[in-house]
Amino acid sequence: MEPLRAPTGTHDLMPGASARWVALLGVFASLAEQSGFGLIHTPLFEDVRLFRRGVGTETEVVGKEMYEFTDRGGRAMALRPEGTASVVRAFIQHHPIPPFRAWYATPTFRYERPQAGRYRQHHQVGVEVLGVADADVDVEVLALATDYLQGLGLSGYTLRLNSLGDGACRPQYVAALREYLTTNKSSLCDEHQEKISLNPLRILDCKDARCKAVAVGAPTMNEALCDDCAEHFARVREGLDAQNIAYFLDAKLVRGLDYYTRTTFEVTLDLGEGELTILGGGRYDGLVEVLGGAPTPGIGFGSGIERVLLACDQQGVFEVEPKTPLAYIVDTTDGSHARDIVAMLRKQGLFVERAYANRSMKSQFKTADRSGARFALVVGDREAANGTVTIRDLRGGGDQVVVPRDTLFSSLQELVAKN
RNA sequence: GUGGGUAUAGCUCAGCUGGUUAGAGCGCCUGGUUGUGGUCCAGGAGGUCGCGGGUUCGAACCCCGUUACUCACCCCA
Repeated sequence: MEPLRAPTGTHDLMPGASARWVALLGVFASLAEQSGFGLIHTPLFEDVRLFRRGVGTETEVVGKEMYEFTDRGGRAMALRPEGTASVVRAFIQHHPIPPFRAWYATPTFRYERPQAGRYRQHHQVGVEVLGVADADVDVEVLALATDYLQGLGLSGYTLRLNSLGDGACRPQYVAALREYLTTNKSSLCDEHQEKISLNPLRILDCKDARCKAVAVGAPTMNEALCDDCAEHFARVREGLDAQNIAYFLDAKLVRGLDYYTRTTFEVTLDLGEGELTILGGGRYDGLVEVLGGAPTPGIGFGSGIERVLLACDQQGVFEVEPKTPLAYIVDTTDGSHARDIVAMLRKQGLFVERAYANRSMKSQFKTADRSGARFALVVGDREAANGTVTIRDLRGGGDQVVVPRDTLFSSLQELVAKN
């Protein structure tokens, strides 16, 4: 039989390496919580219609990459391909009092060919705010995004900002764009010559040189914004300026999910060859209604944990070492002392480890050293007979003191306090 | 879906134009007498050379297929 392994495009996060994830989630959670967001957990799988309607059938994410299955009851289900739709569904289902602010950390699933920074199961942290149309909340969300990236120590990224308009002005713009593209149809790349009617906005985002050339002369959404959208966008930019949050106005910025309106953004990082998007989001004022709720504005972002850590690697920041034990118990009698001392010190709140299986003192010391522990606590025949423990400092010069077993905890505290 | 690269010990990799018992470093285990780690020394365990065919007297090495990993395109976090 073939050896079993993690499915293509998925990875095991092993102890040791996971210390960095724990730290990252800590940074994100504390920033989100202090901005009034509470953790939300929704099911990893949902009725497939949620994503079809919410994210859009024409999108790659839903049309080509979704993990769909039929459950034993014959229901059509799908693994979550992105974070927002489920949160909105939960909002509609539970009627929380707006403004509703939730943060999440979740796996997301897309059936793609894996490569650097792209997986079939990847993980995102993100936030959503529902029930506030005020542009100031856009600024709050953007500030949280940049605070998060900065909090990890990242720099040199670009916040790309655009407004996609709303129901009042976008249809007219799309019509104008479609007309322009149709005029220049023969200059587009092969694929997009066919797709003009489907989603003309995407063509602006195409990397083909021919499409890029056509895009240069295309009408921009920014010029076509209605008064309300223009005012909203101006207020957002004003807020960003007030907080010295740098951004780059990118009239060609289009996102891969259909629900976005007005403020739309991405954070990208130059990797020498090509760019990596590490965070993306925006406003989706029509989504709640599309999913069957009362008209409610919303905004949020998601950020890929793997990609963010890739960026951290590249910049040499946010290196997190696993915690090491304060003490490691070496017991050359029958292990009973190690058993009892470990239990006692852990109850006191200390991180302590021990050796097992009655190995030689030499090998127990070796594992003690490798564990990174500050102290070795030795119980051999002498200590066992006298009711004492020998404390050896493994990080300094190897100083040893013998202390009564009863006062072990306070003796350790004194030693720690000394330096 | 398309294209490139790689596949040898737990990890990182050697293995010359095909030649006999497949190696190194790190890691792991044991020991270097009388209770002590980090350095050093000695010994040891551990490999169907991804898998299946083929060529050959002989294949880790050459050919075909296949799978996996990886990188890029598309798209995206």
